[in-house]
Amino acid sequence: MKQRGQVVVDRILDTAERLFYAQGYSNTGINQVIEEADIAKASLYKHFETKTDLLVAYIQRTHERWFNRLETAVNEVSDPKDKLLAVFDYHTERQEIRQFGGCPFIKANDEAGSSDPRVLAEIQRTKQHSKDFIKTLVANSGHKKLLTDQELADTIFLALEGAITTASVFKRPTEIQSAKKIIQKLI
Amino acid sequence: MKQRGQVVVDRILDTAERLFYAQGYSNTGINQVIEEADIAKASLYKHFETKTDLLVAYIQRTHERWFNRLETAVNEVSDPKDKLLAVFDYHTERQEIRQFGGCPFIKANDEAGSSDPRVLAEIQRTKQHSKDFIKTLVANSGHKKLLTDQELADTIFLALEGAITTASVFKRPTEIQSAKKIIQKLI
DNA sequence: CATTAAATAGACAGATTTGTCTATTTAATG
DNA sequence: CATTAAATAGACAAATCTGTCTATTTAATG
Repeated sequence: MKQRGQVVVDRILDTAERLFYAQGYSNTGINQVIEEADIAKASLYKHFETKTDLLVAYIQRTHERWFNRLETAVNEVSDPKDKLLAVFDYHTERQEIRQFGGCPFIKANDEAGSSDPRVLAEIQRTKQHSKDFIKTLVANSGHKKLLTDQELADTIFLALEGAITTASVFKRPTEIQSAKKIIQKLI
Repeated sequence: MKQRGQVVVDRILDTAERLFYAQGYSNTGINQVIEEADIAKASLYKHFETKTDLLVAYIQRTHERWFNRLETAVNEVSDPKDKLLAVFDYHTERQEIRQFGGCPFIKANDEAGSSDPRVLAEIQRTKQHSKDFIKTLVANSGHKKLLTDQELADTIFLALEGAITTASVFKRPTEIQSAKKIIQKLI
C-alpha cells in the first residue's frame, strides 16, 4: 500500500509539495492532500497541527532540497566566474521542469506571507540564504570590479529574482538567460 | 447611501482592488466584497458574470491606474537619465504606501495565473507594457553604452521586478533603492 | 404620471473548507 | 504472545464558498 516504502509523513510532504506548488496553497484543500497521499485525515493532523504548520514544513523542506541541488550544480563547475553563471543555468533547468511556476517561496509569500508570522519568517530565511550564497560566490569570483562586491551580489540576486518571476509570467526561459548574459558582461 | 456619489460598479472595483491586494484573491470572498462595498449580491453578478471576471477587471483597472501614475511621476523629471531613476523612486513610494505588498500582477499570477487563460493574458499585458515603457526610456536616455539598449532595459526591468518582490519579502524599501544605485552606475 | 431599468435584501442550493472524533485495524517491540 | 503505538476509514460539525433566484424598492426617463 505504501509507495516506495515511504513513511506517512514523507508521503504527506511529497504530496503537499507537489500540490501547493502546482495549484497554490489556498487552492489546495486538506482533503485533496490526504486523498492523493493515500493516508487518513487523522494521520495528517497527528503530524501537523494545522494546515499552516504543513505550509511551514513545506517551505522548509522545499528550501533544503532546492539549496542542496543548487550547491551541487555549482560545485560541478570549477571556474569561479562560471559558478555564478551556473546559478542561472540551474534555475533555467528547474523552471523548465516545473513548467515556469516561479519561485515557490515568493508564491507562498504572495499567498500566505501576511497571514502568519511563522510563514513570513521562514520565507525570509530562504531569501537571506540565497543572498548569502550569491555573495560568497561573488567574493570568490575575482570579477572585474566594475561594481563593488555588494553591488554585484545585489545585481545578481535581484536580476535572478526578477527573471524567475518574469519567466513565470511569460512561461518561457528567455529572461533567465538574458539575465545570465548581462551578468556575464559585468563580471 | 452611496459613497462620494460613486456608481455601483466603481464601488465594487474599489473594494475588490483593496481586498484582493491586501488579502489575496483566493482569501477574499464575494460576500466580503459586497458587504464592504455596501451593495447587493445581485448587483455584483449583474456587472460581473463570475468572480474570475471581477479578477480580470481588477487587473485591468489596477494596471491603468498604476501606469498613469508612473507616467506622471516620470514626466515630472526632465533629465532623461533621471527619468530612469525616477521609476525606482516611484515604486519605493508606492510600496511604502501599500505596506510592501509587492506587485499586484505578480500576486495575481501566483494565485490565479494558471487557473484561467484570460487572467494570464491580462497579466502578461501589464508586464509587456512595463518592459516597453522602460525600453523607451532607455532609448532616450543617452546612457554610456556599457550595455546595449536591450541589455540595459532588461537589467532595469529585471532588477526592478526582483527588488519589488524582495522588498515584499523583507517588508523594507532597501532593495529597491539598492537597485536604483546600481542602475545609476550603469547609465 | 407612467414606464423601464437598476439596485436592494436576503433566502437558498450545493459544494467545499478545516478540524474533531470514534472505532477499528495494522505494525512494531519487549 | 502481549502490549503499545500508529495508521486507518469515515462520520460529523460549523463555517464558508460561489452563484441563483424571488420579490421589492428606488431612480431615471419619456
